[in-house]
Amino acid sequence: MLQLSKKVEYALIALRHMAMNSHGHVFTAKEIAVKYNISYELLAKVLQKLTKSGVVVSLQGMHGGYTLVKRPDQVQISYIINVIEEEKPTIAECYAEGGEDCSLFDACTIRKPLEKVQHNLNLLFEKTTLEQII
Amino acid sequence: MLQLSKKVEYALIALRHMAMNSHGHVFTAKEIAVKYNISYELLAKVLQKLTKSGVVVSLQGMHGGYTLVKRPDQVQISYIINVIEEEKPTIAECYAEGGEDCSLFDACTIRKPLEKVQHNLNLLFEKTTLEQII
DNA sequence: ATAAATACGACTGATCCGGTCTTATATTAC
DNA sequence: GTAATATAAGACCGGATCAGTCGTATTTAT
Repeated sequence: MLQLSKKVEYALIALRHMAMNSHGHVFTAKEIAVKYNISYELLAKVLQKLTKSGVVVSLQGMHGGYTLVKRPDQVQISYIINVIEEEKPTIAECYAEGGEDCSLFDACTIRKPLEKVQHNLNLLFEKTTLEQII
Repeated sequence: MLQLSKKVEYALIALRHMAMNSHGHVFTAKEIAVKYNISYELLAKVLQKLTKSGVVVSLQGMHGGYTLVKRPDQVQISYIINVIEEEKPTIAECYAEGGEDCSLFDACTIRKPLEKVQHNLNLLFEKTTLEQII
């Protein structure tokens, strides 16, 4: 209930791992997976998404891997979630992309008042950056 | 992602409905279900949980139904979630009951720092009461 | 050429969740 | 005392989601 997905957790763990160590260092998906006892394949996919979104940069081939290229204080948790889930974190369908087709939409009486809660949740995830979890 | 369940939404809609109208009035599950286009059986189960937890009182038999018996400003959203889901709203397994057996638990490096986010989420749902959604 | 790494899509098994159905019980109206 | 109307509660089902796996292609250093 209300929980972040494993993928997001793995992203945060991996990014934290990179942020902890010297900038410019290259980490392989495998070494991170082993270190934290995580499914290698799943972590790899997560890192690929982070690559596409520009949070890390990947080097292919032997001696390849991933490097963090953003300052930890510039990486918001909300952004990570957005990248991995491909949608914003919302407390109800109606606040998401295309939320108008929630079955309740027309009769819904709590959408307006809960907007404030959604807004505060947004703020919470926006103000929390990678730096805070180092 | 991070969304409240339909059951919680239905609870909030129903409770709001009751809170809007005069105190002491008895509402049937059916009339609420019809009014908001909600599955009657599901709503009924939700109301039964709210009855067990003392938020509403039920009257069985003909002319029966449910009555709100708590002041709207005394009913926290966090409490409703807790009652309906039978667990606290958490952003990760480790913050829930028996969270120690998350597969990541020992190697997890983000539990401690994310505690603050979890705490803020708790505050958010605690400070939001039924009154705010009327 | 080979080894080691990322890239990416397809597949699977388990779990969860919204919704339904059925039966029992309580209360009122007649 | 029977019928009608309500709550109470448990079992069941189908679809969706998700964590995790597998297979294959591609890139690059040695």
